[in-house]
Amino acid sequence: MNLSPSDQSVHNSSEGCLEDDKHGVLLPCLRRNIYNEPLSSYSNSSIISQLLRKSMHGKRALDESHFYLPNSTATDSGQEDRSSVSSKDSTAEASSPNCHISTRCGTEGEPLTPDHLQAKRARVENIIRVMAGSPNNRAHGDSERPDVDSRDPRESREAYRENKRKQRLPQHQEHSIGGPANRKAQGDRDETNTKEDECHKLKEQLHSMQKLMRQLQEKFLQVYKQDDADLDDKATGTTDSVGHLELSRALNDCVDRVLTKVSSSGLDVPSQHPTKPHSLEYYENSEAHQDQTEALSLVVRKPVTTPLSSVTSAVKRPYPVHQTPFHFNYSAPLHDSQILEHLLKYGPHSNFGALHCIPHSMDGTSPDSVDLPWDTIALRSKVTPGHLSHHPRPSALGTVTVDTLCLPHVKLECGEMQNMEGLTPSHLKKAKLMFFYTRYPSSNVLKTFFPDVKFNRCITSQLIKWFSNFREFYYIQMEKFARQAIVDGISEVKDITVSRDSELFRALNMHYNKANDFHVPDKFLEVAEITLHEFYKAISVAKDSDPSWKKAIYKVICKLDSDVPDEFKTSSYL
DNA sequence: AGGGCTCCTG
DNA sequence: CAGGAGCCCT
Repeated sequence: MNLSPSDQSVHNSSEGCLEDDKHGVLLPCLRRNIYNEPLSSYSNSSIISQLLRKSMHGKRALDESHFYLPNSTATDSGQEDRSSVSSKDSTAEASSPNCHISTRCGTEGEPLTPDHLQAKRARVENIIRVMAGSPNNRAHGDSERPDVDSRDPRESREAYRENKRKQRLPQHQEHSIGGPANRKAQGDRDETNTKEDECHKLKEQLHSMQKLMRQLQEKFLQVYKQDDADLDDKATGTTDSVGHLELSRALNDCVDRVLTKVSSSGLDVPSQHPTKPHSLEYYENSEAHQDQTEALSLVVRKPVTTPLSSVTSAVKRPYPVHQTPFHFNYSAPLHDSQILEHLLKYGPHSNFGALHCIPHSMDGTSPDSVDLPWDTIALRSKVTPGHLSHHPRPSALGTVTVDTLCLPHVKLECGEMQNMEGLTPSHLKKAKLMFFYTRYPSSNVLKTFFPDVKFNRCITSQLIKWFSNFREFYYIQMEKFARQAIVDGISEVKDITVSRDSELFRALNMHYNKANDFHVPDKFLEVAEITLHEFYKAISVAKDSDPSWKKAIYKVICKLDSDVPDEFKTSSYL
């Protein structure tokens, strides 16, 4: 059915709050949900009490179920509603005595439109507000839960603050609790005891959840405040944002379920679209409106195992702050209160078993993710595909592991070690001179002869790479001169020698001893001559047709290493 | 899986 | 000389 003007008014005002949220005023909206107006403003019994009364005294007239919530009540406005109430004017609303519980126009079966969501949210907010705040709550048989309304001073201050704030903000929580079910209650005068029991149970459940929700809200606010303090701490923000979302989601789900139960039980919760707290609605709307729910689930950002493509996409993700997308998959069985209690007990990051939180971005607080906390972005070019390929892409249900966050650090470490306390040009020169003695130094030899180097995998690899490069040049020269000898018509291996006057030696010396300030050991000349012979012989018999023909030569040469003089062990050798 | 090596490329 | 790919070995 069409919405009456007042409906639209209410809904629009609700959207106004969402708009606020979208501009970062999420917290005020949230606070208003929980702490809302002065509780004393609700002079009537709680909605639950009304519902129960109605259930127990089903024979009464429909008027009995009308509510008058002086300060903040508005009507969900059905056809019979009075003229629209300016939701922006809380004073007008507060003074309006015409806030009847009205029939909710044909909500059943209607698609879940944003308007419906707004209305739904408003209704739940109203319920929660009344339940949480009304001093009459206790007067209506809540004495068995004396702790329900116990609040600490801080909460009172918040409530006061929010009340002040609310006076300046549009009102959108004013919704009746009536609706189709209300009318049904009017016609259905034969309520059974079973239904009463159910009502009682629901009532208790709602009260219990109200308490839990209040605690959750407190936690939420605490975390939120911490966020403000740690705004620069991306990692912390990240974690807390997820926590926010988890809490909100759990809250949202619980409210949904309870209200659904209430609604389906025939009680006068008007809509089948249970209202949700603003914060929750905000997140949901954000997801829906941006059509990114699915895509986000694939962009789980965690461990240093994140593929480059994943990181890239995360960087481009246009999430506004506090809009961290995530999926909160909880399968049915868990009781609503259990979820809430679990959240309270173990925190939002605990494992629910059936409850999975799937953050879509590593640092939720920085949706752009352009400013990835760790040096991921800056070092991306240093992250080799090979490394990344070894890291499995996080699955939809997977969580980002710490590993993912570490790979860049490893690379960073390499770079830093190299530039700072790592290998220096002096080390390179020393390594070259060592090559005159050993072509295949072991890692232990390297560590022994570079005592001033703080070894790690990177340093070791780099040193090994150096000697690999030395060998490469060495063998290239050998092959070149061997071929030259063949071209020159040298037929006998014995005719090939390597002396300090040889072209080959000069080339090698120029490469490893450029300054020529080091006396190359004779042994090196011998090894060089042997190597040249090996190449000459191999090429002479056309062994070079075999792709791996050099391997045999390498095998011979590697055995010709000699000990490096102890003088090389001192770091001040050069 | 990781280290070490060769080979290729820049 | 470094980076990367690919191979082999352990």
